[in-house]
Amino acid sequence: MSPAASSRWCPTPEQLMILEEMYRSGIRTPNASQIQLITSNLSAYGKIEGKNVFYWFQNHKARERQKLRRKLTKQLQLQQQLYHHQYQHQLQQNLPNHHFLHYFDSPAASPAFQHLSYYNSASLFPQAGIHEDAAAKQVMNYTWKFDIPERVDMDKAMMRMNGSDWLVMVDMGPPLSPPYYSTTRSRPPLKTLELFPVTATNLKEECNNSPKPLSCISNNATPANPLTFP
Amino acid sequence: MSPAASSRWCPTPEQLMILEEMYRSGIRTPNASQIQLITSNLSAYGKIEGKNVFYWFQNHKARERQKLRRKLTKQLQLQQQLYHHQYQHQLQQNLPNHHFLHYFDSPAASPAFQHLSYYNSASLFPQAGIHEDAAAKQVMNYTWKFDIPERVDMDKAMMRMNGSDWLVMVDMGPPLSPPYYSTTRSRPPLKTLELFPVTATNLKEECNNSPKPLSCISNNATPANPLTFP
DNA sequence: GCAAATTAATGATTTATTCAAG
DNA sequence: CTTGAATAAATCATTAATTTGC
Repeated sequence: MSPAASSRWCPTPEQLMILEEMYRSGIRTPNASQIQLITSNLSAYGKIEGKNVFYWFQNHKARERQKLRRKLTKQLQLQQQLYHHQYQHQLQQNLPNHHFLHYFDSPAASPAFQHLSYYNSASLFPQAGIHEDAAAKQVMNYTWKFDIPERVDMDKAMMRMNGSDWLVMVDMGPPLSPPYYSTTRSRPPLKTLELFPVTATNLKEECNNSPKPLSCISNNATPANPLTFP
Repeated sequence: MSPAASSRWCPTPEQLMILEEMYRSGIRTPNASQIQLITSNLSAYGKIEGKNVFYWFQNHKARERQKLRRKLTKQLQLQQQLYHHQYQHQLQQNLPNHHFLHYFDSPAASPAFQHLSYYNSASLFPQAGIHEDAAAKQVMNYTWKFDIPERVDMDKAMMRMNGSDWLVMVDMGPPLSPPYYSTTRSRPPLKTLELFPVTATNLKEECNNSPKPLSCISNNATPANPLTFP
């Protein structure tokens, strides 16, 4: 029988690697054309669809942001602990509170990020090689297929819309002869695609324990899933 | 010159009427095929695309829900006012507090909805003629075009997916000869489509003023948008 | 070792927010 | 102010890791 065709896409290591490489290179929200390209390239390494690529970037972006947020709030907590400790110390010794932030490795980790506004907190994290640019809002149309209306950010490779019609044709190649370039298609060898400014890394972390900064450090050291109901 | 092709869809009255009719008839989240059908039918009354239909239902559903929520919370507030007034009164007169809810016109308007849980608040509002059924979760795939994977809820009218390919072709007709049935296409005459169970009306209203129920009654009697910042 | 039971990751959907045209 | 469009957040759901008892 067929391998029951897993109900969801399971990226191959190569696919994953390439996707992550692209992400690292700055791609965050590929537009329809880009998704097409990426998909067709990745299809050399296994079954894949445009929506998989779309979702992957969506999820990856969101979860990276999430990780960052968590890290930040944790740092904030530590910081505040430190601060308070140091403060106490200073109270006792009357020392100036210079540079007590050297612990942190990121320029973003500053006490100023107490209440990160939901939006418009752009370019907070000038991480090496990644240009987070809030201005270029890269309005694209995932949601509605390759019905690219007028804005075409990329060289409109691979297809053209004509008028009010939709016509989308993506040949993924047969699921059988998958790996390592079927060489039959005109398939540009994935030159990292075009880089482009991406939307900003907006931050907002909910401190699950308490809004009060210091009491935020909980004592549940176990990484247990908080959502499981026995 | 061309009429600059308005950057967004502007539904004609007929289109709007039909859409609202469909909504009233219970359609909430039409699947790809249904969207196709609806679109192609509505295109008889003016320029329209699938995404317009999609967005319209999306937005309309959300905003109806929103209206309901607002109405509900307002009723809750009134209720609590009433309750407290009555309560005071009862304290003074020692009366039993029977049926003080007759004011409200909806079975949903009961004090039990103090803290509507985010999810699973299904079938709270058996509004006449509309079947809100949480169970039928109508998992569909808007987001990714007419790339209907396997679940086909409707008679797969109008097109067929084959294998791993996408092939979507929607002829909207040239923008010039639009209205009133071009008769060239096989276009079923819109027999209200198939009705189907839709996702539940989930409720969650943020009381912008305060989480405390009673202090929630603001003095802005105007139905102004609570999100506008002057 | 291994298979059921848990837990963690992450693909896929749905809902809420936000932007901005008109 | 209304609402079409777009994006982000929250959630659901399935798969992979991992643990646990045998």
